[in-house]
Amino acid sequence: MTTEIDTTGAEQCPAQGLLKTLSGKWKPEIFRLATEGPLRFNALLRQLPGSSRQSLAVALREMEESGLLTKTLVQQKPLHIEYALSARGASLVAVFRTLENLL
Amino acid sequence: MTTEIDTTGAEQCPAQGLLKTLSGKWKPEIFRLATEGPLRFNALLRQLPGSSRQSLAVALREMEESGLLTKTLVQQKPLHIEYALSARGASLVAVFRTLENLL
DNA sequence: TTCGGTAGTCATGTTTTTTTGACTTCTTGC
DNA sequence: GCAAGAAGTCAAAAAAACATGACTACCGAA
Repeated sequence: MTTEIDTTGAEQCPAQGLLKTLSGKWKPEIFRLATEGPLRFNALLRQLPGSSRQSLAVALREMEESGLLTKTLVQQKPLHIEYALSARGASLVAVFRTLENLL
Repeated sequence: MTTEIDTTGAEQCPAQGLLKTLSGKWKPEIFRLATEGPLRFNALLRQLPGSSRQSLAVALREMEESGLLTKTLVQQKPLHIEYALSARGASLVAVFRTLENLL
């Protein structure tokens, strides 16, 4: 591994970045499910047959890092974590609705 | 190869399909370049260092199949093929501009 | 007729992404 | 204390995406 500097990230337009944050086998579906309500890890794993813990963990982490989802520890009965759409994520929903009208 | 039916494409919303048609290493950049004018295969290959004939050929074919680009044989001097934004592709540009304002 | 440019295809190998299965940590209920 | 469910991590294997290099076919100019 030759510590090289990555010059490939010379983004030409902001939309490129967004496409990356929604690229991958499960992210689009995770995003859509998030529009319907908060998500929990194990439930998501069951809702997405064929997926794996690993890829969901990575996808959720990256979507949180990119500001699409928020991760919250819910101080309730079985003490769990909730992934929910952030404000930024919610604003994307509106854009996607526009998209659907266009085709 | 056991001719199985692919049930994984049970698209939940149109945006999913769009994300797929713009997923991959080169499609976003191809799309952006297409907004600046018609594209030609070999020129594109030169404009995208690190890409390959194979992956560009596949990307262009898929983008044409999904209705983002049009493929035209230009009856001129060196008789060549032009890939250009379709009407649908152009309408997407507007959506992406909206997106850029949102972040 | 051979050369250079057009736009690809094909087989192979490498790189990246994803899945699989085992293991971890914390908390609650019994 | 011990099992079960919460949310993961890790290494290894399998699958998918991508690159490389050789090859095809067509056209026009020298």
